[in-house]
Amino acid sequence: MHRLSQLHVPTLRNDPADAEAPSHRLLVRGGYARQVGAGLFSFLPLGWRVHQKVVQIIREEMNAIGAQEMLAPVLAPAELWQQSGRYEIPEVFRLKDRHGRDFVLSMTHEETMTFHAREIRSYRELPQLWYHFQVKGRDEVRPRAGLLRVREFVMKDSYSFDRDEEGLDASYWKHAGAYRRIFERCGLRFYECEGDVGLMGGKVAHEYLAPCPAGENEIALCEKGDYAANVEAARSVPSAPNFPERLDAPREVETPEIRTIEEVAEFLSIDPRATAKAMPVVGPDGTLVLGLVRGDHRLHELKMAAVLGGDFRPAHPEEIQEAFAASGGSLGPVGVQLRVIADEALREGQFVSGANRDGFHLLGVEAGRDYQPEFIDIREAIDGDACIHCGGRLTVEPAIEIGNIFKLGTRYSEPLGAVYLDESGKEQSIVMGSYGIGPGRVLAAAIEQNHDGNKIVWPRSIAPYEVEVVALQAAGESILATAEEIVQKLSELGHETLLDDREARPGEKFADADLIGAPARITVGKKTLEDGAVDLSLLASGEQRRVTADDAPTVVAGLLA
RNA sequence: CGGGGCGUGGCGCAGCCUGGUAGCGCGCCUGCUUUGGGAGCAGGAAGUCCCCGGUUCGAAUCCGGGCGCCCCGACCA
Repeated sequence: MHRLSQLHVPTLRNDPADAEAPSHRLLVRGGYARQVGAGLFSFLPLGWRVHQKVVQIIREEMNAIGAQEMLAPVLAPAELWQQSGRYEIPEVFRLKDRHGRDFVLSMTHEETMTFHAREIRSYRELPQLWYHFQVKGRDEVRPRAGLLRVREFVMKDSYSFDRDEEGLDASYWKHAGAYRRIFERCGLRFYECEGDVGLMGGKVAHEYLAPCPAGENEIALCEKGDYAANVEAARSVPSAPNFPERLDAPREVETPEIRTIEEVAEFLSIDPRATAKAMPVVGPDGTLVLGLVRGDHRLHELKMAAVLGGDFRPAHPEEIQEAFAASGGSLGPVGVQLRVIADEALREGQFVSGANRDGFHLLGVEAGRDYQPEFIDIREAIDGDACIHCGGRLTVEPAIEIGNIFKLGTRYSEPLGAVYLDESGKEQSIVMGSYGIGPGRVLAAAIEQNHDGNKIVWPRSIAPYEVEVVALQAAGESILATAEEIVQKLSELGHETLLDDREARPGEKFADADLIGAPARITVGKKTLEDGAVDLSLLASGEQRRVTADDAPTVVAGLLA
């Protein structure tokens, strides 16, 4: 019997000073987790119970698609990472042993799993699907928001090994199905989005994003529910501007001390969407390029970098002055001798832009007529855009990435030499996929999505306990005895139940019960026990009910069924 | 890496400007009284004031350097 009086559940009356995200605050206050250093957390017993529940759900669904659980070490010889070419990634923790040999604290396990895949000899042994739950280390630039971005965390990572693309495709979509079931079972609101392949290398990727205010990704969602994408990859139709009257040629107007789009729009009484924003940048080859997006849009850095063939930076004021003979707030595309990359949204219509003369703007600037740009999609999707499928309104919400799936192809098998012999005896590289889930993020996202002030409302599937029995006046023997009986019966009925048998005041017990967040609560106290009754409450619905102490276990079991 | 904030019993904070032997609330321990949403009284334990150096008769307080943590930005499996 789990008695709160004997468990290490250090709840706090106050919010910790260093926590802002709700999940961080509540995990610390509720005695689930403690911070050991920046981005380093211990799961205390209560938190580990939740973590293990998430892990078990993942395990069941992975096994259901035929994956085999194993365990690879956290440390890896640097050599493996040098072979794959990932040794130089800045996020990699590197270390040496006493002999001076170099090691890596694995941030994922592609290298190590591919190392094992080298023992595969024949097409007859394929496909294979391996996974483990293992600690990952990442030297993050900036850990933040409690468990949402940490430097060390447990990940379920699985790796598929197939003969060819077709096999990979099958393994990939098996994972997608398993992932949907996992996150549904964990009670999360989530979206499966096309993702960026990033540092992992590879071709196709989906990421699973759970909307929550503390998230660090942004997700574009269609109100009709038929489109969801990371803004990094989102496609959308911009809203239509209200254009002013058409002009036969650009007209210069004086705009003293007017720099920002908001100021321009207000000063000229025009729709901000009918303005163009000039963003001079310096590309990877050192040349100055003018990016041009609509006034209400934002330049998409990844898209722009793709166009320019590498990282770029905003031009310095001196560079701007030299190229435009004007300063930052007064720039435009007309008459400049630079490569001009204009967003697709500027193709049709006449826009207000800077005049390349401080204090002046141009009305009625028209692409094709007044300047000759390259049209490329270089903007971010924003709130109010329209869905490319149905035209429905898109909103942009913050979200946290809780899992992802990647088609790696031969990104790792080739450099590491994981090959098999096909039917004709020919050597082929194994075709791989990798698939990750962070149980800690799942747990944190569940809180982010299901909390209420000082309460955690756990989805039933991952709550640390299903039922908490609160024994008020625990010193009273009959009360405690009744509570223990109820706990005993609930356990026999197969429900994990926590007994609060501490000698504490009722207020404290209720407050802690709110933090522990068991879906069902039974309060045993003098007031009702005189009538042989106890109070039941369900956290999610707020439903309250008074039943006899004898009936309580079966009634609760019925409600939980 | 840039900007901002913070570091004082377990937790939350005051004290610092204007140097003088460390304080409040909560928690903790003991006793009594209490007990349906964080009790009352009495007694008690507990602090290298982040670290190092300097100034000074004297430093939590002033000066220099360092470290740590949080937030924003940059960056990002």
